[in-house]
Amino acid sequence: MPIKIILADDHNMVRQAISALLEQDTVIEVVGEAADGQATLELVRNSRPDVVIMDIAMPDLNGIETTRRIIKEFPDVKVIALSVHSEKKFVFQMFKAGASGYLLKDCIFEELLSAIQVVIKNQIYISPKISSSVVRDYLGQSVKNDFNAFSVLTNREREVLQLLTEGKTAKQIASILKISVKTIETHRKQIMDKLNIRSIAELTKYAVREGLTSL
Amino acid sequence: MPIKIILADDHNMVRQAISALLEQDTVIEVVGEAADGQATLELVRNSRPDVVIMDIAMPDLNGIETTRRIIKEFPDVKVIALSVHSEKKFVFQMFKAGASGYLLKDCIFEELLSAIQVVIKNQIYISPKISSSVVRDYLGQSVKNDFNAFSVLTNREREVLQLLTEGKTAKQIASILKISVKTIETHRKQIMDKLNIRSIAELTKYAVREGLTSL
DNA sequence: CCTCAAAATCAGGAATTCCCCGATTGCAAA
DNA sequence: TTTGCAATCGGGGAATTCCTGATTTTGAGG
Repeated sequence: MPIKIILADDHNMVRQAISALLEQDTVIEVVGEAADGQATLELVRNSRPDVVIMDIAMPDLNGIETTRRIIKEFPDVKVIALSVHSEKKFVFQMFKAGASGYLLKDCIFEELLSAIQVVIKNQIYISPKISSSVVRDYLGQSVKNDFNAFSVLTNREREVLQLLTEGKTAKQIASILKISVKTIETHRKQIMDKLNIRSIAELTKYAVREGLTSL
Repeated sequence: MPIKIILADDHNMVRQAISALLEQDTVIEVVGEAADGQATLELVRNSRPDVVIMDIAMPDLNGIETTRRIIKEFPDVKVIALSVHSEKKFVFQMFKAGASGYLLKDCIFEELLSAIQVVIKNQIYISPKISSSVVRDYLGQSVKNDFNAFSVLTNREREVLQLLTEGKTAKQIASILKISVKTIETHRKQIMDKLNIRSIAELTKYAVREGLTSL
């Protein structure tokens, strides 16, 4: 029985190339690809993969939030983060969201194959390139004192923040999330109050710094 | 005689995956890979490729500068930019540096094969995903201008843009500049029209990229 | 000095958002 | 059970933005 894999990455060519390489491995079957968080969720619901390989930076719903939701619905699905970011913030949040592995796009491809083999055995895979910093943080002071988007904001608020900083209006977001404009406005106000920010401009800068959106 | 290709991209896995896909094409031979600009230059000197596929974001020496140097030394080498950026600034600078093609990582892989075929015939390849904006800019603004905030926008517009992206409201800006709120609104609209941007969020990202404001 | 185009200024009115209030539901921890 | 938090929604007035204009200022070239 082959290992069923879903690839989530917003860059078509990268996805296609990695997919092609993965399929050269006879025990691996790529059952789906997605370019954003929502599409990934749908795919997971439909194809029930063993492993999801997930980029962190994606439009609409980022990789961390998407992982959180996948794990909530399907705790047995293994998520491997594949990112360009080595900052502890991302690593930490990704594992907290329920990921089973984390490696950098800078790694060699064979490492991805190793990671897949590791996670389907219910083990955790951390790329050597980042494990050192993870351990350093683990030994050092805890991450709980940091005041960032992932600790002060709720899931829904982060989601709304990401869409806001992608240039969407409250109306558009309401339509995307299929809830009332009023709710979005409440979230927006709540976000600004929590962060003590009063403009979309500064909110955008904040989101960029926190990696919730990209330039 | 196969087409000799060099791949330059700072992400190992992406490089490896695209390389593997390229090699499936029988007329293509990947003769080298590099993770930064200097290494790319060395590789070009040693292996004299027909085509270099170049990511823009690379450590040490970015793709634009690397392209400039390659073309200076070897005017016959074709450089195809492969980037995540669709902004005109990068497209323009890349072609100015001597590139023969430009496509996005968001494109499908087959487009890369097409681009290679096109550039070895001494023609220029522009991905459809960006050609529209290139043409619009070409028809719009005059040729003397580079594609950046300092040429497209007037002094006053740049001033307003900076204040906007620092989180100031139109009202506050009007008060600072001692002119009518209506005038600021007109400037804001003019700025957005020129840049083809429709939200403060994206405007802020633009200003950060252009160095008009900082995170 | 005159002209012309671009830059900078401003307004009216409609559409939308912002802002300050309050309210309900569900859920989980205390 | 009570408390608290997350998520949802609404009213209604103030404020801002959006769209479509127009006028004045300025600077370069004939």
